[in-house]
Amino acid sequence: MAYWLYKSEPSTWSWDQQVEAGPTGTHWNGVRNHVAKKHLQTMEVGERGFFYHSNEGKAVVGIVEVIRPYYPDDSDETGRFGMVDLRAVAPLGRPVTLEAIKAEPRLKDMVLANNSRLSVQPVSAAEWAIVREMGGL
DNA sequence: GCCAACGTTGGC
DNA sequence: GCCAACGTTGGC
Repeated sequence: MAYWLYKSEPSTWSWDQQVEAGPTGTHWNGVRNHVAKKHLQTMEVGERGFFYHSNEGKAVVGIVEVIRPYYPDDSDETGRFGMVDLRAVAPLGRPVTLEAIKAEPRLKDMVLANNSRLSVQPVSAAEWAIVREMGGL
């Protein structure tokens, strides 16, 4: 069971919109990066991930779950990239900011702290537990 | 708004 | 297939 982190600018797609999409969820499209694509292809239904607001907020705000595995992204006319479907599971009790993550020594190897530009990132089981706890869950 | 980091593109 | 130029992302 792997854990993930999905980055989104709130002005493009926010946690509130993800929640409004309800249990049937939405497709997570628009990924145009091969490393992120590889992660999407690895995902299995039921795996959970953090929802992170970049730029504005800069914090992990909620937890999402994969409800449909990798399939082609019809917004990609080259046909090279795909997407998964996600649904909102639960908000964090309080947002965990990038600042707090960087200040936590146990999270120094977290991808977010080192390569913040990658839009879909793997999260280790240890990191998952720490960030959840910091978020009051 | 700036700029560093990174990915992609295209000329050779 | 290399690498310079360019565009984008996202933290600050």
